[in-house]
Amino acid sequence: MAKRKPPERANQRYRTRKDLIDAAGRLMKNGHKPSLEEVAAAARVSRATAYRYFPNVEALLAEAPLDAGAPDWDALFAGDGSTDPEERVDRAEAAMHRLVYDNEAAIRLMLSATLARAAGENADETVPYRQNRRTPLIDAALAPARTRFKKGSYGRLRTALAMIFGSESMVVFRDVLRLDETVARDVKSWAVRALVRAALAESRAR
Amino acid sequence: MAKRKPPERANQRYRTRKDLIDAAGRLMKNGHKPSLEEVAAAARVSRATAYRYFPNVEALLAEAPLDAGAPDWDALFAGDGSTDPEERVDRAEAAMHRLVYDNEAAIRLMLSATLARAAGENADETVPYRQNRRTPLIDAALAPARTRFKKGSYGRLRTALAMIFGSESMVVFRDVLRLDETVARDVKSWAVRALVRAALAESRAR
DNA sequence: CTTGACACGAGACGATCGTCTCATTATACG
DNA sequence: CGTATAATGAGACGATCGTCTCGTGTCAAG
Repeated sequence: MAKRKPPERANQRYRTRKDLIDAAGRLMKNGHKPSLEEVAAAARVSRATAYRYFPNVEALLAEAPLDAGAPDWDALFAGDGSTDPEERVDRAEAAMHRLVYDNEAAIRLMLSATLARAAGENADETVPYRQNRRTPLIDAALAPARTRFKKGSYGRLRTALAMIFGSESMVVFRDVLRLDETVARDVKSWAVRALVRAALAESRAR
Repeated sequence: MAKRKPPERANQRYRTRKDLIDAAGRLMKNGHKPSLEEVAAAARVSRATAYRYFPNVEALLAEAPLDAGAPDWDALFAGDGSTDPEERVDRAEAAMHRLVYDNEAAIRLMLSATLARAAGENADETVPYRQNRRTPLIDAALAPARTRFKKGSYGRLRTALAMIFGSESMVVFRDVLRLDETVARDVKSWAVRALVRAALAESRAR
């Protein structure tokens, strides 16, 4: 008789799960929404097994583009010792901007999948698990000037910047405003700089 | 023999289309994603007819919550003669905030539907038709102080505000940051005020 | 090596999707 | 009031979804 506490075949499970996510990410590159059967076939796995790891297609597609482009933000600020928060935040936004627009198709699918999960499955209170990459990036950009902000100002600033960073603003520019990518970048650059200045000013003031 | 140029039975077509959209909006209120058959039944229409008006379920769900809550923004600024843009923009954002969070379930479904359409159907270049209600509202809020902005500043400001108004920022607060609705409102209030001030300042300056 | 637990494959099942054809109803012109 | 035509209804079709069961392969403890 066997006697083990830890999840039984962790490596095997980890690999098949990873294979599925990788396959999904590969198939989503061109913007085409793959069927679960396609993903399973690409991962050399049966359809039933895919459903053993993900409750539905959306949950699978939702995790795919997360592993895709995950650059190390440290490299962004490595070479130069600028401590001007306005400059650093703007550069961070530019990097996130590129990442989002380069993977636009896959990101749209991921967004759609998580939104559907949350709205349709309101029975279970499971909020869709979205990975949060923007907050660490924002914190890294603001780190050198952290002491120049009052506590409350810093909290509001990093939250407000999170609205502008990331993929959701891309949806606004593309689908609602129908504005060019370069216009989007310009406006976001102006906005993040204005917000950083505002937070600095109110921290200096009173 | 008949001889008519205009689209043949405009009234009939208009009513069935409206019935479908209304039925969809009604069924989406509780956050459950209705099947096309459910919507068709609720609209007292056959499934085939529903597909004659909308290419797929997503296109139908995408238009549903748009007609739902469509208050007249004029009433917002009617009673008082304040011309302070900061104050008016903040009040406009509060109204939009209420609208979005009151119809959260339906709006999430609409967002998911339009995003899926755009990503999956990249073959046809049809960008998903999202109605734009926020820009008119922003313009109305800024109208009394329009002359105080330089041309370029005004354009950037109204675009930046469009990122914060509307439903996409709700997604950021809920799914990514997992922040309360009241926190969201506070941060957005701070951000829109800061942006208005920044646009005013740079318009005064040079 | 043996053996039991576990991961996987194969496939059936009903539900929904999107497309199609054909029959029926309703509209509006003459 | 007829009648041509447009709008609708009814239903079949294959594809995909999500769930289920049953059988096979495989890992690892003893």
